[in-house]
Amino acid sequence: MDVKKGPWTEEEDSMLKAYVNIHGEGRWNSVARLSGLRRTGKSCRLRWLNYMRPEIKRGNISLEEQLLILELHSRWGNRWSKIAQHLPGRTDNEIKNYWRTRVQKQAKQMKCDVNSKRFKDAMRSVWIPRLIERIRASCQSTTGQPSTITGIMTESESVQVDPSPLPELSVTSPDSHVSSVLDLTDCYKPQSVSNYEAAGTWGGDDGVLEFQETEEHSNGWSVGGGGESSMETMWNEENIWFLQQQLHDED
DNA sequence: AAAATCGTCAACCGCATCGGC
DNA sequence: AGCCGATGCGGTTGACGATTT
Repeated sequence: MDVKKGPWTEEEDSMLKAYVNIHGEGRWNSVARLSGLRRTGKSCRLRWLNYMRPEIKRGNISLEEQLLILELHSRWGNRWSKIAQHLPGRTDNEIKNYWRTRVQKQAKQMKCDVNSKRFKDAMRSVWIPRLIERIRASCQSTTGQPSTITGIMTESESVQVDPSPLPELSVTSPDSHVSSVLDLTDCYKPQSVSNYEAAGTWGGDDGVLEFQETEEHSNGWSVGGGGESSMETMWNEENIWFLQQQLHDED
């Protein structure tokens, strides 16, 4: 039998759905053989798991989910299916694609490897704290109450989102539709992480960290927007420590 | 307006693992 | 113990729409 490849048609989807509704998941080679689909068992399984399961969420990976992905990846590496188990409705494929298209892109733009210490440092000291901050901001804006970020522990040197004890790690937000992807390189210039940590500011329409290189500080970064204002927060070790304390107090 | 480039994501492939025989 | 088919996993590819030149 010639096997069909490529994108699934609506007709194939409905055939697969009808078969699984009657016979249940599993025995994918039988599905392929008996449903009338000219697909391999593998292809049927993949289509069902990544696309047709009723609980599947699609698109708009929320800030909370981004935070989880970053942290779980730092703990487990490319164990996509394991990471996906902690993100209900998300597939390993979707998480893997998120990592490749968003996170690896950042590393590439920073001209370093995604597994390098430099990138991990930047992620820990900038990206994750900023995610936490934005989650907190979105919670407060919708509820007027401080957000509750459970399961987040702190460590001495840096902001560290610790998912233990899993699977309780969750960031409770009443509204997780906010899903714009944070861009590490919006504010990162490939000098050094320490420069970055020392001189970042909140600014821009989206609260994007902004950095500007100045002639006077050619080996560092000055406060963006022409100077520091009371609304701008220096994103340095002190603030990271402050955020740690805040989060710790909320536990 | 057309071509080139980029970003996203569904789907495929190869390998590993598991369980039945 | 070894074989074999089924399933799971992670890496990679390619189509396609969006954006830039």
